[in-house]
Amino acid sequence: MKGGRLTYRFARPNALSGGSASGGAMGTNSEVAQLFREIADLLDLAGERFKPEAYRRAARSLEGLPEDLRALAKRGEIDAIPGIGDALAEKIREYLATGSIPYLAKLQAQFPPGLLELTRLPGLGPKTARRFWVELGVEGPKELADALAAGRLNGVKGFGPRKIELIGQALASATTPGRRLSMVEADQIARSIVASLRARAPLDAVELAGSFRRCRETVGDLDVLVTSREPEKVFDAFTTLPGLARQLMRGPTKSTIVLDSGLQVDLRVVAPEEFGAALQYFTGSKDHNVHLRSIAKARDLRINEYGVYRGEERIAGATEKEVYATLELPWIPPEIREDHGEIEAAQHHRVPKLVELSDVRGDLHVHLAADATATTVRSAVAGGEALGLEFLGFAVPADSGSSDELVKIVRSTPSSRLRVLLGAEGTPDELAALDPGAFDYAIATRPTHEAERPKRGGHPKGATSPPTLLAHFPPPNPLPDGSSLVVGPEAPSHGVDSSLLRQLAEAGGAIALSADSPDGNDLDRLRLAVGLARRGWTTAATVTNARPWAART
DNA sequence: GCCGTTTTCGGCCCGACTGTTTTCAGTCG
Repeated sequence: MKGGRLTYRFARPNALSGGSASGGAMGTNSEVAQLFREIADLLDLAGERFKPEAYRRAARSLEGLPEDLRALAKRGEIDAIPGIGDALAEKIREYLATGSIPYLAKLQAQFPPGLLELTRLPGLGPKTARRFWVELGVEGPKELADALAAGRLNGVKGFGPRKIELIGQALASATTPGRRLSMVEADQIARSIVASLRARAPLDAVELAGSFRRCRETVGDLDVLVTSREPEKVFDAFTTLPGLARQLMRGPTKSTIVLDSGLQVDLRVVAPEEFGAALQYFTGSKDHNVHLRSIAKARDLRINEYGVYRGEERIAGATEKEVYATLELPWIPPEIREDHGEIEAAQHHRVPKLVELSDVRGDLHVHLAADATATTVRSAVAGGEALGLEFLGFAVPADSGSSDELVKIVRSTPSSRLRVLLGAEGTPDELAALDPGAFDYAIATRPTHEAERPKRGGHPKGATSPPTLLAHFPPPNPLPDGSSLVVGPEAPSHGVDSSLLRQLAEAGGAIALSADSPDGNDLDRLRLAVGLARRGWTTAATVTNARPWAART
């Protein structure tokens, strides 16, 4: 069964699928991934050495799939998924057929359910949880709190006063688990951290690494990487940042804090000659790095966060480019470093040239509040000019009577440096009722009757000519001819994530990148939309607003 | 449990940090 492995091909034309009505990752895939993670945690408790990571690797792989497991199962391609072998393929098939995995139930029966909760407390892992259970009969957080209060932890080997104190803190803070932030939220926090550090400590290079740099749709923590001649001053500034809740650790090269928001932030100070290696290493993803290391190993090289080594000799490390070059790879854009085919593509020099912020010539989806004034619009236009945009389109509601005033304001706003455009946004019915000559373009939203009856493949009928832009979430499949899907920084919360964009890109679908900014205040957020698009392997060719306005039809 | 320019067995990333240790184990990323 194992011989002649199929190479899994991501996405297929016309597979822009659905199933994603509820926010991004396809339901089945993330369900199975979640179950695999639970199996991994239980296997940790059981003391297994390598199986847990195998299940976690499989879980990550499933979450990165652009296609639903059920569709893959139909084509018999389950065991072609990276990280899924015979055993896990069988468990997936069991789940698809019955809705459960017997192996998980079997593992669950071996441990009290509260034990897993214990391992989720910060600083408390499977080994400790298991010891508490075996030695103290502790079956969960509640029993642990009782044991702690009764002083039953005193005198347990390996548990001094400090550790007991930390366990108490962990139990107390257990009610506020850090949630993952959206890219928009993470971006704001990251920028303020960098600004604050720069203002208060002598920094040379500073970069955000981790999933933030990969522009993941959500971010669980932030990794700040810095070079500085005075690391201590940087750590001093870091551990006194505004909004700091507590410091988790501080060593000579690394410090970790938690902000009031619950967000964990890591800071590392590295030497300039190590900066590229550290940036590469901490940008990840884990699977991307594991894959790189296996390539390095085959060449008798070793990669870590300090550099690339041949024996004891460091042969690269100052820049990411030279790190990749030692593996005869071109530099790979951070947004696609997921081990989702980018390394193979790089080996064959087939990584597409991803869209860049400088490719974007305008934004066609600036919202205006009903009470927007001429000042509002002028200020938005000034923002667009400052960014060097060639055109800026305001989306005015097609339905409301108050739109007339907005139309007048937009039409009378002058700009010598960019073209001010007027778009009508509404359901196909509303757009059809408009005078076609009154607007420069149309933005179709989901018809109201369709919203009540979510159905894929809906084509806005009766729209004035084919709509230029589509603000349907989740988008219909396929996209209507001649339309472009509006993609803003908050698209992931509407089910438009990078894997959907990658399918769209491979199917040749067009998108329109937008800052999606109210009143045009934050046109700068365009770079977040660009990041999301890059993550979806999007090139400038499929970005409608990367072309001059005049070149549009 | 997965995987293979180390192929069907024998590996599986590894360093920083912490607390408790007298040299290390556990956790984390």
